[in-house]
Amino acid sequence: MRRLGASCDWSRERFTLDAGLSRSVHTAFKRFYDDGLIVKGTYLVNWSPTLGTAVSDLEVEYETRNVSIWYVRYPVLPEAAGDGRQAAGAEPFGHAWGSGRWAEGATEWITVATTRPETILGDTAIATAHGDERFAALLGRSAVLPALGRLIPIIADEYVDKEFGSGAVKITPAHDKNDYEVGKRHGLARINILNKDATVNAEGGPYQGMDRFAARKAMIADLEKEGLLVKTEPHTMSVGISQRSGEIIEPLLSEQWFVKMRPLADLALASVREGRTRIIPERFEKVYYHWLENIEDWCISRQLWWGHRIPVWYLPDGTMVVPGPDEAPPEGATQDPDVLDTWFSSGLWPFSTLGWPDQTPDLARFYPTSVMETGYDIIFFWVARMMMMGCYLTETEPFHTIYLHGLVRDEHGRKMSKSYGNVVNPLLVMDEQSTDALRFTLATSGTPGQDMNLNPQRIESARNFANKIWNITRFVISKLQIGDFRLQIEQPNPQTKITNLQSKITLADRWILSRYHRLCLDVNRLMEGYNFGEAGRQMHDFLWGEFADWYVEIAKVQLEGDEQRQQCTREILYSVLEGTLRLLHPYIPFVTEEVWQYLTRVEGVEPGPTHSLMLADYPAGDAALIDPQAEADWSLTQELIVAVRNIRSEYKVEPARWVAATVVAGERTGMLREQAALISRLGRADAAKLEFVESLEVKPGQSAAIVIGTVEAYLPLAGLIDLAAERVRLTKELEQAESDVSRREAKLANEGFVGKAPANVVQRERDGLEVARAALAALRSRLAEL
RNA sequence: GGGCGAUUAGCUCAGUUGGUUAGAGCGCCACGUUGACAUCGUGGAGGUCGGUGGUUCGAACCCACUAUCGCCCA
Repeated sequence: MRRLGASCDWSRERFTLDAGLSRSVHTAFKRFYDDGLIVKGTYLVNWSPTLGTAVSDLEVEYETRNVSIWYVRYPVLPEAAGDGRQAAGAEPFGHAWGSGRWAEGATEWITVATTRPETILGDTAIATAHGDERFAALLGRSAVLPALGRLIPIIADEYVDKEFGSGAVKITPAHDKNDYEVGKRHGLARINILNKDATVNAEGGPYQGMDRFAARKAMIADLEKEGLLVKTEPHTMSVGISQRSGEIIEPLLSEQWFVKMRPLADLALASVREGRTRIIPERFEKVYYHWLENIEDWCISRQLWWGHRIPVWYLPDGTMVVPGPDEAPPEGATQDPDVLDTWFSSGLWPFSTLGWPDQTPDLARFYPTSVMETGYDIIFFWVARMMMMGCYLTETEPFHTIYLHGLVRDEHGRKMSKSYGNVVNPLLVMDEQSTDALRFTLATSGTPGQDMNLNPQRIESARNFANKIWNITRFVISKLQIGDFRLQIEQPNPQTKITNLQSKITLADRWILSRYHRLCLDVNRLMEGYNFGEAGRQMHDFLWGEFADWYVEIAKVQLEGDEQRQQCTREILYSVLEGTLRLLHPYIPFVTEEVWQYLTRVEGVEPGPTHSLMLADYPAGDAALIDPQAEADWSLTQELIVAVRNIRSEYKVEPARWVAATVVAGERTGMLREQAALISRLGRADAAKLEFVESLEVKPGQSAAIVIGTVEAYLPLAGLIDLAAERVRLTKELEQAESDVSRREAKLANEGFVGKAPANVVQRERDGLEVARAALAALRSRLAEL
């Protein structure tokens, strides 16, 4: 963050385990506990055996894996099986498990399909689908559990899919979430067969002490030996993996602390539904709603050695005591050994960092906060939790806007990961290409909420842009003079001075000012809509494509004019650049600050501590200075210059050779003639041989022709012109002009268009047609002449 | 199974709530002069906007279906 130049108030840096924040955590826990929202209970949780802790639903990732499904048959006792054999025993048919004769004498069977044979040890029922005739005769009877001989009921439940497997499933309520629900419906016992390290416990009889996977192997071997294994099939299923350890999650019955989510989720839902908090981009609202609508209670206890200890104490007799954060726990009481999920303290972040629960001045001033900006991948982990906890504990939304950005991926869209070796280290990038380059790239490479493929070439061109800013400023500074207006930076808007030189302002000056103000307005509008990428791209295009490529070149010419023209040019160079640096500062903070300091430095005066771009106002732009006429006129001038350059290039005119040109421009003649100096210099047309006429009777013979709408120009290029090539070139242009004219004519002949399109659109088409027709006529006559 | 996103130039991406001749950077071709810049300049080539159908005077943009890739949730 520091390397990125983030303007944080670092004095407020906090860690959730700091004393103040720990007090917030304790307070929040106490509030929830007292309100009955935090409870302790025995539930099936996601257990990470090697970490030895429960994890939340969100910390489990699901992977589709190819596994096996085993079909196992269980002996079924006759109808009236209550008689004397009810007591579970390991030798239901008089033979010990492992003898190979365990089920000898059984006459009826029920086959179940399972992907986890070792959990047979914890089975307490077999379930079939309602109305499945295959099993109708067995319902209500008892099956004999392999290995242990326990009698378990055969039941019918809605959960069972009769198409799946054998149509009958074993029910292990203590080791499967669905089975847990079935067990609840039928009042089945929950037999936990595993220790916390996932080895089989005493409930597992002969398998006790084996790891869960070793027990599976042993069980399969034994089932086979006993003739109970019907078949094995390949199967694909979704397996829960612990995000932190990568091992398979074990659903395990254990005593944990939970937060009841329904009341909290409803608050967070209402905030967004009722518009008190807005999510940008809007489509993520749906994701947020769906998660909160279907949320389950949150397991907040972890069996880890670090974290906030659960603020609950037990008296020697087991009585639970939850003292407040400022109260001492009772003498002789012991604290709960578990710690809280880190997201519990993180959820309090927006206000715990400001001193909550105390009504501190910081809390009063900065809370609720404004915009929460983060990646969409932590909507559930963090954003939703901040919303829930904020709404409940502070009775207000922690922020009015949630702005979500996409994830940064590698240049081909792959997730960055160490095993791929495609991780881009931002610190290295900053070392190599500069922080400015990285920031500009990240800020302008994408659109809100969309993943971004980070292309190294793009970082390089961002670095080049920073270099360009440096060089542009170097140029502008070199043209300023001691005693110039730049010495008066205290003046809020130096640009206002330009009005004093109104009489000396040129078309190009008006053009660049108009473009600059348009840019300011656009940038502000885009930022208000959180379109930061587009805003940055527009600044880049303006500064490089318009200011540097054109106005700087124009300025070189204007600075050869009289003193007033020079002064006016300097003021525009200065004010437009200075304003653009301010616009760009959030994107390219270091170079813009450095360069701005030089640009605005007062000779002989030590800059004060407030002389910083960071503290300068952000330009708002002034719609009154937008000048459409100047933009249109300059655009034509520019087109003419580009056309001249194009002809030079096509005819391979040596760069050092200045060409003659006759511009025939009708009513635009006066305007263009005023631009003669610029057209001459930028098009490398000999000023002495550059003429502007309204019309021309006899067109020059050995010359290349330019046609831009109603304006024509002729470049006599004696010795270079190849009439055949010129015909080919103009024919190509003629074809384009013809299609342009016919396209516009067709449009205007369409009654639907003329009748229904907005007037300005129709007018634009009419104007365009007029210009296109003029161009077409000019091209035709030129071709006829040739 | 439910939901979301993407598909536009060789590559990476824009396209501001339907009105252009669809843009940028990089790459490519040609040429480089001028005291800001070769991390550069000038000119150029390159796209039937994944497909089909529809709405509309008008569709890259709206609707339906569809293909491919990716993500989230179950």
